Amino acid sequence: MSILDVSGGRVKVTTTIRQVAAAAGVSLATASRALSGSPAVVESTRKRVQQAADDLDYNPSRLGRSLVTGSTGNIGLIFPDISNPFYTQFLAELESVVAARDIGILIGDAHEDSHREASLLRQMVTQVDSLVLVSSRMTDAQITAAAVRLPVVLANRRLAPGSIVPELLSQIVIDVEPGFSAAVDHLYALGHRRLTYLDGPARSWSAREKRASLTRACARLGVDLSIVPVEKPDFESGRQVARHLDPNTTVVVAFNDQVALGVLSTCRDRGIVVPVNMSVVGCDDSLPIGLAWPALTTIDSSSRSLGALAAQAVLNPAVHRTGSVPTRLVVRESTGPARPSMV
Amino acid sequence: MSILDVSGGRVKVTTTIRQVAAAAGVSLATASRALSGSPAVVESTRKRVQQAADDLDYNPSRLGRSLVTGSTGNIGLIFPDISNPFYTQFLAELESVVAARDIGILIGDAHEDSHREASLLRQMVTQVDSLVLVSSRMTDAQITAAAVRLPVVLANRRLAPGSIVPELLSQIVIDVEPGFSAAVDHLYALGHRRLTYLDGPARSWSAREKRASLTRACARLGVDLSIVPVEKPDFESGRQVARHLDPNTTVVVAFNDQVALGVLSTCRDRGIVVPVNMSVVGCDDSLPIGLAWPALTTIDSSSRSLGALAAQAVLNPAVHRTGSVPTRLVVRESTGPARPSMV
DNA sequence: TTGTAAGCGTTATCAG
DNA sequence: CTGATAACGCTTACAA
Repeated sequence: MSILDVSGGRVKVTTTIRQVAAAAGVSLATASRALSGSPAVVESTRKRVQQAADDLDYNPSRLGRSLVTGSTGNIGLIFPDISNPFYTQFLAELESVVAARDIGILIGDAHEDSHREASLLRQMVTQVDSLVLVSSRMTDAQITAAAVRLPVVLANRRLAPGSIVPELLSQIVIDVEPGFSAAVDHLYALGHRRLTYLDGPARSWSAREKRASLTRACARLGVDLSIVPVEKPDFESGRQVARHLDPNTTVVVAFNDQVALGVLSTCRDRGIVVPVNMSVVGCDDSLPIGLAWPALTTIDSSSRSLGALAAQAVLNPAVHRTGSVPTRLVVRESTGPARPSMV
Repeated sequence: MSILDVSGGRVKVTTTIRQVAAAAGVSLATASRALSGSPAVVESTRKRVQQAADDLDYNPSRLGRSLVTGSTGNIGLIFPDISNPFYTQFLAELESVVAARDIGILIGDAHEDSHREASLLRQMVTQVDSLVLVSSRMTDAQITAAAVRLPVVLANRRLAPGSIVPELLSQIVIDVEPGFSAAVDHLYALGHRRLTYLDGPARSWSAREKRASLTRACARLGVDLSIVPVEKPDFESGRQVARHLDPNTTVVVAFNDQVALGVLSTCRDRGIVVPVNMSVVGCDDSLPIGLAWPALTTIDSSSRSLGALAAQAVLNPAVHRTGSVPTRLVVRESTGPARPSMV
């Protein structure tokens, strides 16, 4: 009694619970109960139904189930750029914990565009149980509106304090303050009195946070800070921007490790020796050890940890309303003392 | 007349097409037609319905729609390891083309495990229109079974020629032959007569392909080939394995660029100068230029191109039954002449 | 312990 | 052109 439906040269055989019930000689309801392990079904019939299901290679339709139960077993994940390892690692970590719970993951790449992000959100909202927005570029209002409809975990972004319903969503952030503060201390101790910051995306919350922390730390110690925008926070842009730096630059702090790597690459090309003639500090510690050469001094702000926290928030929205990943400075070989003439 | 459903402190407001219809004073059916742009509805009512939908912020449920139409608007994507840039880039490319068609993407990381892969497949099969299996570790039989149920695009893998229903699925592969052949020619011309290959995952089809191509090319020229297994095709494993190479090794060809980078890193640590004392060849060309130092001679086999082809196969399953991405050797600075004593 | 029937949100088939 | 009504596959009261 299988439904045969020829489409595109393919014979579509989908076993429904109806067929299982028929094969086992029970009603629809009993089949459903038996398969979902309800206690209100005697072992003998339960076996029989299971047998029929196995024989027919029955696979319950998530669609049908979702429609009636109101929960889909999927979560949605939206980030600004899947090519960026920061997000890939976040994703990898999140995946490994939610997949263990048999939860499906719908992903969307907003390409740094808030319109695209909103459109992805619309697409997902009817087929996921909750939504993880990573480094969202949408407005507070848009995010809040989404959070009214379904549980939202906001990662690497925090709503303005005045927001109306902060209780509705979880906010997981990286606390960049200690790391950036320590970085400036470190550079100051090495004798540096001025530094150049290669800034992140204009619309990014975390970019603003990093800039603010750095600005505070520099002000505190009287270090001269110049901020240079970078088109895209990736290796190539870092490489480009490094070519046009003020020739007197001796210290570069980068928005992330990718950009820092780009700077290292340009330095190598130009015979500028790191850390003798130039000190470089990255951020994220997203790179395997040994990839950067010389080894990169960086502000550890693991996106994996962020992913792990976000995963907890997804699984237990009631508890993990807020969380933050601490940062710390990891000193390696890309920072060195200021040359006497520069002090 | 909105359905209010308090759950977890959240007021769940979902507008259904029923409410839109009521608000516009038309029947369910008319509302559906109006919103889906059916010609069989007069402009005046059509406007009215649209207005009501906008007012109520109506967002059609993909679940309900899918159930009745039989198509979900989603595709599923399963690969062995999301941390691997090869797959990330594949994903990025695929995403950018299918997302433009407003198609959702469900991803699954099989963690190199065929059981996990099969389980992901079961989860997805009822909620996607077609499936992309990248570097699948499942058996031909399992893959074929899946292809009977729904359109499958097999990427970076090819079924054994004897397979019963090869017409049922699309197969997109990388043709490694020309690239590896050229690499051996190149090394031979530089005077090398022996080389070491750092092999990929045992269960991987593409790893077997690469090994076979290399073996053929070496046999053709009478080059001595020794094959060394690598635990995982990543930077760290490459770094490890390079530490335990035969000290006489002068040429290393790696399964992918990540492993090759690891080798470069170890060489740097040990003062082995590339390409003077050691020649290194990667595969994939997945790295931004400048990341590797010295610049890596590699076999270009772009995973982005693979993703683009897979995307076409997904969108047009009838036409793109098969496709292959050509490879070629890109000579940079990590390969050099054999030292006279070695010839 | 099992069966009947309602309904999740939508589209599609019929009549009108 | 529009409106009832029947699906789609499933779970879950409510009855038996």
